[in-house]
This record gives sequence, structure tokens and C-alpha cells, in this order.
Amino acid sequence: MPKQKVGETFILKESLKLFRKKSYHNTSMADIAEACGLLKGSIYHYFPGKEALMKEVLAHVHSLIKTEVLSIAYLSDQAPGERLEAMFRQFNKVFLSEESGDLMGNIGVETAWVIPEFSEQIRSFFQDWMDAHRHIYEDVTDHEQAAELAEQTVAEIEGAVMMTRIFRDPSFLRKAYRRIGDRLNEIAETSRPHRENGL
Amino acid sequence: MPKQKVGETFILKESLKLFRKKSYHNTSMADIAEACGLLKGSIYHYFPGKEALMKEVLAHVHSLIKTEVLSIAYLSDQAPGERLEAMFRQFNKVFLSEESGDLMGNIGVETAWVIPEFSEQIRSFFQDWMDAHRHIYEDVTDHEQAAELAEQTVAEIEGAVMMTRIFRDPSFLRKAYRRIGDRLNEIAETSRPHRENGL
Amino acid sequence: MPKQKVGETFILKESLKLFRKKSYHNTSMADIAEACGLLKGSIYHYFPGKEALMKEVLAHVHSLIKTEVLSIAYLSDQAPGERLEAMFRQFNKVFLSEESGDLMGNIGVETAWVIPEFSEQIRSFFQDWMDAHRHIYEDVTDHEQAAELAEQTVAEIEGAVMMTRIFRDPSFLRKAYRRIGDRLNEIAETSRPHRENGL
Amino acid sequence: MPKQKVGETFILKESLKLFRKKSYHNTSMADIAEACGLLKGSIYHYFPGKEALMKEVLAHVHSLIKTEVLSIAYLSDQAPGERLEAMFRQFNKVFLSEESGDLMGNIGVETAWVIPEFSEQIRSFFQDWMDAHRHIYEDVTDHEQAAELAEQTVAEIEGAVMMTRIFRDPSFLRKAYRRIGDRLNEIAETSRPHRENGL
DNA sequence: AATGAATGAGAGTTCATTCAT
DNA sequence: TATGAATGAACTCTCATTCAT
Repeated sequence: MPKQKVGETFILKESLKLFRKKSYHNTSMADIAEACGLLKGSIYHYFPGKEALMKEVLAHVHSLIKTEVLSIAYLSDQAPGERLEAMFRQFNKVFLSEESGDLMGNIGVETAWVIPEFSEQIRSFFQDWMDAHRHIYEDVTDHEQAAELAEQTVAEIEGAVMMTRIFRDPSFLRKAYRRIGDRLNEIAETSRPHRENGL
Repeated sequence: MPKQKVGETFILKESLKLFRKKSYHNTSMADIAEACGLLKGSIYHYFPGKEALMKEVLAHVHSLIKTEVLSIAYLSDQAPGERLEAMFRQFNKVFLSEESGDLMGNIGVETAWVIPEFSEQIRSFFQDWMDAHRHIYEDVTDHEQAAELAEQTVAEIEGAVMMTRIFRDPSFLRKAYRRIGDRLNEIAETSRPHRENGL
Repeated sequence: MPKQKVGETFILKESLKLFRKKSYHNTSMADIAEACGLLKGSIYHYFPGKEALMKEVLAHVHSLIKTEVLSIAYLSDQAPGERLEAMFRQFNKVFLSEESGDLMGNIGVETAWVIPEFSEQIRSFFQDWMDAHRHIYEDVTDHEQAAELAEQTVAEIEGAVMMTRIFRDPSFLRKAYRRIGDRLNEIAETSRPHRENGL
Repeated sequence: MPKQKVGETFILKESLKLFRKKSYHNTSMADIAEACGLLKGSIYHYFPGKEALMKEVLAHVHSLIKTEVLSIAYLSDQAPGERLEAMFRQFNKVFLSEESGDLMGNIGVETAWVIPEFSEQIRSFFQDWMDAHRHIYEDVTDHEQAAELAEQTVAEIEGAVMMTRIFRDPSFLRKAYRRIGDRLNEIAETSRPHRENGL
């Protein structure tokens, strides 16, 4: 009878893997428990239910992305293009790795409509994501255009992630990165002075 | 006791509404039956099971979009920009209406990974969609760039649809259409002669 | 694979037996299903859940007692004492038989506090029961005293039923019947004229 | 992290409150632990299990009632009617207070049938209760009638307690007390000499 | 073509209990 | 003495599916 401590974070991470691989509805509490080496009832020591577990998973991913990826956008000692590239690199590592996956996009579509309590978390995630990109664009263009470019960027990435999944072909995402990088450079060359003067 | 004459197509349409509204996993056979004025067991006279029903729903949507939306791309008597706009109008009507919804994107993400039998249908849908846009772009630019622009267009729309859902704000999609239209016009003005001369 | 029809009433009756024998909380849906020769899920074809089933059981018992027992109180062609005796005879048959048991008293105490939705049903049952006895007493005394005597009668019977259960000794209830009968006779002899003149 | 010194009696009292408020089956060990400022597992240092805990609760209530209420019946320096009234006053304080509640009647019905180990305790409680009332009645009437009057008294009180609960109306119990007191007085006046002469 | 009773597997959840620390 | 992680069995309920009628 192994009674080794498992811990909340471990369950969170295992759940994340499973939700990402099999979606929320196709992952049972028994699946999660098994992945953790527990019985299904034991999960309830850590989380009051499946929805609550999911909410904490979403919060965990959100905060992970914020600190590991989105923070890069605010590093004022790097050029906009460099920051963008660094974000993409980190994004690939964190967001698409086994550890986290494109949870937000998937679950957003799968559950946000059905389980409204998830919506807010997901909305706030996308808002932070757009804000980060907007911050970069504001170095090279005006507020209004920056906002729209951020919107476009996030939509394009999410769409590309979806297509990468559907076609099982990473090139969709890779090309999206390249397009977005090129766009930033073009704008940077055209519209000279914005915030970059201070750098 | 509702005992109306139903028919396969009717069930298909009612299922589509429900899948779109509540997602595949949250729609039960009982829900579908009730919407059709039937009892659970009766659905099985028309379709051998839930997955089979879903596959036919996907096929139905695919063919609907093809004839109602994508065909517009191949109308050679209209200018590229006009065709694009017409497609968006139709797309909104057919793809996002109550009758069909953004089934492909949603279900693509929700189930393609889990139920591989849906993947092919969804892949083929996205392929046709990209082909249609590529056909338009080929009127104003070369093959290679047209392919990439088509890819970008579809990704951007899908991403915008997702964000429109998440934020419950149709402006995401509206702005995506505008950006895509503007992009086509820019390209059309820059690179003069391609296929349009023959028209 | 026996697929014989079972029917709502059959489930109701089997549930009643079990609830009476083992109490509400100690009776599982699986117990009920087994008693009916069904699998636990099958009960849900007839009743949406355990509470709903219980509510219908209570309603069934209530109506049974009303028609089989309490109606006797209103038979104007019999003397009060005869009606009372007849009620006790029927009460023993219906209320304490295997088929129904002292469900109201038991469940009243067990669940009325915890599941408020049962309370109303149980309250209304006791009200009808008191009303019936009051009607008899009004033949031999004034309204006010009749009401109190009815209250006393029902309390005494319920208490006696409880003690009969606890001591597994039917004499508690038998003696209560005798006391109540004697009391009615005493009052009838003392206070001459009330409603009996018309008979 | 509440880590107060608890002790067996404290747990007993907290359990009593909960069993009374929510019944035996609706009170979980976790509820009891929480009420005691302990964790589930810690209860098992004091009691080997839920049933054992309940048995000690019943024993505790029994002995409490015996010393605080039933003992009054045997105070030979007070008139029967005074003793009865004093018992009712104490009964209300102890038996129906937050501290103990009508545990015996509730649990008697709820569990005596199902968990036979409780039956004996409950039976012995009711026996002591009847004995106390019989002792009072023996001051004013013969043995046989005293026994029956005691039986009636306890049944009437228990029935009234039940109805008070069901209707959430304390007047049922109040009126039962009054009736029982009046009955004692009537008998005391009618049948002169019994035991009271020696006092 | 339609019914609807019944299945059977599995879902999420609860809970009394155990035990290493 | 107290913890709290873990168990394991039982619970209510859901649902895709089958099939005699």
C-alpha cells in the first residue's frame, strides 16, 4: 500500500496533460487519478470536484504563460522584433509542450459556452495575451493600430494552432510566426518614431 | 405524443443545431430525439449511432458550405474583392447561423483529437476552404503567395470566430473580414497582372 | 434477458416496502432496482431521481390512507364509535401492513427536517388524519374540544406506533386504540346532543 | 489550524448537537470532526467508529435524562402534580434543547430497526421513562392503571414531539403537557388514598 | 417507422475508515 | 494526541444502445 504524498501541484500537472490530450469531457476523474497513482475518490482530498480542478488548471496555465511568456513583451531593453521572437520560442516551449498544451483554445471552444464559470478565466487569459502583443506594437505604431494588430496576431496564432492540430502539421504555426514577425518589421520600418527613441 | 414524419435530413438539421449550441459531448441522443419529436430509440432507425450521426452532420455542413459559400470563389465573372466579400456575407449566413454554427472549428478542436474518424472530414473541409481562398488570391498573385495567403486567411477567420465566441463580441470577426479584404485590395493594386487580364 | 414490463406502480410498491423496512437513507436505488428485478439505471425511466420517487411514494400512501381509512370517518350512517373502530381495523391493515408501513411517521422524523420537500406532503397527511378524527368527535362534542381530541388521538397513535416498533410489541398500539375508543364512549355518554340527533 | 484540547465528552456533545439537527445518517464524521475543530481521522482516537460513537451518545443522553429529568419523579417530598410539572419543565430544557434534542425518538425510528445495536439502548431509555411516570401515577392509583397511564403518557409526549417537529409548532407539545397534567389531577381527586397518605 | 422498457458500463461524488508520520 | 493522505466501497445518476412489440 503505497501512501506516498502526491500533492496538489502534481495532480494539477497530470490533469493538464490529460485535459490537453483528451479534452475536458473525455477525461474522467478515474483517468486523472490513475495518472497520479491514486484512486478516483482520493482526488477529492485536493479538489472539491472536477470543475474546480479544471478551474485551477486554467488558472495555473494562465499564470504560467504570464510569467514565462507574456512577461517578455515588457522587457524594455530588447527590440520589439527580438521580444516577439523570444515570445514565440517560449510560447512553443510552454504552451504547446506536453506540460501545458493549447489548453485555452481547446477548452475555450469546448467548454466556455457550456460551463460559463470557465469563460471568465479564458477571457482574461486572451485579454492578457492581446495586451502583451499590443504593448510591443505600441513601440512602433499608435495605440489604435497596435490594438488591432494585437487582436490580429492572437487570432492568427490561435487559428494556426488549430490548423496545426487538425492537419498534424507544425508548419501552419511556424508560418504564422514568420508572417507576424515580418509584419512587425514592416511596420517598424515604415512608421519611424514611437517609443523606440528611448532605447 | 409527437409522432410527426421526420426523415433523415430533419434529424441531421436538428442535431446540427444542438451540436453547435451545446457541443458534441454535451448533446445526448435524448436531446436530439426530443428536438425531433422522437424517442431515443427511434434515432437508431436512421443512424447506427451517435458517431455516425455526427459524421453525417459534418458531411452535410461540408457540402452545404461548399455549394453555398466556397462556390462563390470560383465565379469567374466577379472581381476578387467582390467574391471575397460575397463569401464573407454567405459565410456569416450559413456558417454562423443557427442552422449550422461554427461546427467545424468547435468540433475540430473538441473531437478531432479524440475521435479520429472525424478528423478526416474536418481536414478535408479546411482544405476546401483554403483552396477556395487560394483560388481568389491566384487572380492577383503567384501560386506560392496565394497558398500562404489562403492559409493565413483561414487561420485568421477561425481565430476570430473563436475570439468572437469567447468574448461574445462579433466585432472580432467583423474586423478580421475587413483586414482580409484590405489585404486583398493592397495586393491587387501592387501586383498588376495575373489571371484577371483574361476576364 | 427478461424484458418484462414492470410499471410505475410496481416500483412504487416495492420502494414503499423497502423504505418502510430499511428507512429512506438505508435504501439505495440499487436495492429498489433489485427488488423490482431491474438494474439500477432502469428506475430512472420511471422516476427522475430518488427524491422524486420518494415523493410519489408518500403521495401514494397518503391517497391510499385517505380512501381506505380516513373516508370511514365521514360515513354518516354509522355511530361514532363504530366508525372509530372500523378506522383502527383498516389502519392496521393498510398502514402497518407489509405494503405500506408507518411510512409517514418514520419518514417524517427521518427526513422532514432534512429534505424540506417531503415536509409538506407529510404535514398534509397528518392534517387530513386529524381532520378525520375531528369529524368524528364533532358528533359528540363541540368544535374546540373535538379539535384537541383529534390532536391527542393522532399523537397517541403515532407515539404508540413508535413504541410498538421499539419494543417490538404490538400491545402498545392495541392499548392505545382501546383507550381512544373508551374516551370517545365516555364523552358520548356525558355530552348528549351534538350532531347525532340527525341520525 | 484549530488544535484545541478536545476530550471525549466534548466530541460527544458536539455529535449530539449534530445528530439531533441533521439525523444520524445525514451527519458525517467529517461534520463531527469539523464541529470539534479536528480532522476526520482524529475522531478515531476517541471512538472506534461512527456506530460506537452513536452508542455512547445515546448512553450519554440516557444518563443525562435519568439524572436531570427522571429523578424528579422519585422526589417523595413533592406532590405528584408538582413533580410532573417539574419533569416537563426539565424535559423541555434537557430533551429538546440544543444540547440533546429529541434524539431518542428520532433515532429510535430512524435507526433502531436498521442498526439493532441501538435498539437496546433506546428501549431501555423508554422503559426508564415509563417507569418514572408510573412511579408518579402509583401515588394516586393502583399498579395496573399506573402502568397503562405511564405508557399513555410517554406515547402521547412522543407523538406530540413528532407533530411539533412536523408542523414546526410547539403548541402540540404544550397542549400534551396540559392534558397529561389535567389527567393526573382528575385521577388524584377521584381516587383518594394510595401512597400519598404516608407522606 | 416508431416505441419505450431495459441494459450495462461508467460517470462524478461521498464517506467511514486506516495508518504512517 | 493529532494529522491528513489515501483507500475502497457504495452511492446517485447519465447515456448510448438494444430489441420485442
